[in-house]
Amino acid sequence: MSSRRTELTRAAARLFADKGYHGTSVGDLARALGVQKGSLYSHIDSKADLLWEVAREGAEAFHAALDTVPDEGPVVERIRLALRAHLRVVAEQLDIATVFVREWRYLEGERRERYVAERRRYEERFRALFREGREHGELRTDLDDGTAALLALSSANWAYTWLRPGADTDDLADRFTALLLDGMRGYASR
Amino acid sequence: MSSRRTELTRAAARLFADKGYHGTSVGDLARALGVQKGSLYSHIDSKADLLWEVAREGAEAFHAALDTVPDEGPVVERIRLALRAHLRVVAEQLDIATVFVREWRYLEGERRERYVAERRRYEERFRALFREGREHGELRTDLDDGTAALLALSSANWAYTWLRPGADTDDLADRFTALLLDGMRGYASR
DNA sequence: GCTCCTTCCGAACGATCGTTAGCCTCATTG
DNA sequence: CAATGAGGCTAACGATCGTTCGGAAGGAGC
Repeated sequence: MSSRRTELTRAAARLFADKGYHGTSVGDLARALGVQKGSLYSHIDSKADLLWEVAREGAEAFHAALDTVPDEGPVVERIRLALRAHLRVVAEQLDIATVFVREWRYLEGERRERYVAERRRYEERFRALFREGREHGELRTDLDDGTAALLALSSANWAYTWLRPGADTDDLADRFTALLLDGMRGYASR
Repeated sequence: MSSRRTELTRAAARLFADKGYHGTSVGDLARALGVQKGSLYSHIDSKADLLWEVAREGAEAFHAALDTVPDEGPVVERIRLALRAHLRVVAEQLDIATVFVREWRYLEGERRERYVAERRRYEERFRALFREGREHGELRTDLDDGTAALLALSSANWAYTWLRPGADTDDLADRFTALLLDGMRGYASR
């Protein structure tokens, strides 16, 4: 892919994250590249292509991050690493993550379906960790693992709204993990 | 406020939540009321008025819900009630909650600032519970209450994406609370 | 019966939307 | 040096955007 095309995708990610997909005009994108809007169509067929591309990049980044988490070892540790991986992507590619989490819904037709399937697959990988943890007894055996995964995923998916680039995401993820595992209650338990 | 005007606000909440503020045209709103688009301007001065109104209704609903939580009593219990209150609003007024959480950022000028201040105030009320809990020793004294509140607020703010009207939000809130307080770990602790 | 007020219509406004077209420039490549 | 192709330009397309306007229908209140 040509470097100009890459610049365009980057600008799209930034503007879609900032002003929303429908709030960003082709003219806005062109201005970001210092070019007339008609010129963009040397690189793309339509504005929708850019949304698709950014959403796809997001899916790739999050899946790739999750791929670095080992298949074996203590589940508790792997949950910590998964959360680290996720938050790192959010902080390092905030624009793309924002489109991945918030703007994807303006995808249309088959692309939307493919996105949804990919997104579901990502969350399912997350969910599997909690299920495995419960089955292996590392997490409480009476755990509602669906709710547990939902709580963890909520913190991950909401992060794009408050995480600033440059934050120590490993530390943040560890704090979240510690809270999720041991709770915040001061007394013994229950 | 006339009943027709109320219908319009309801339609705006539904469409803004469904298609986004910029993805919803005045023509869409008019069609929802079975009326020509020009006719809407008997009720409003601009499309932006509707966004402002829905966002304001959301702020009111969430604050009112939080008002039902007592000022005294065990903090742990009040956290549970606050989460219940929040999730109930999301489920019962999903469109308004969606605009409150996601579409508010298309507010402009002074309205945007007022919204942000109100939103901050809401989250601050939430945060105060965790701070108080730590100070009174109900929550662990070494608790990072900022992170704890962030985790709880993440689950609350993300709920609009998955909560369906009619869900048993009290039960859901209690499950979240139990997880937050006692954690999910199977072993003793740490 | 008359006036007022609310609500809507139909038509139009200028602006902006995403996209297309034809043409030009220039660096690369054979 | 000729040919090619990428990337840019200007101009324009039809569609749709949010908004305005004058007028009409119809019920409420005097």
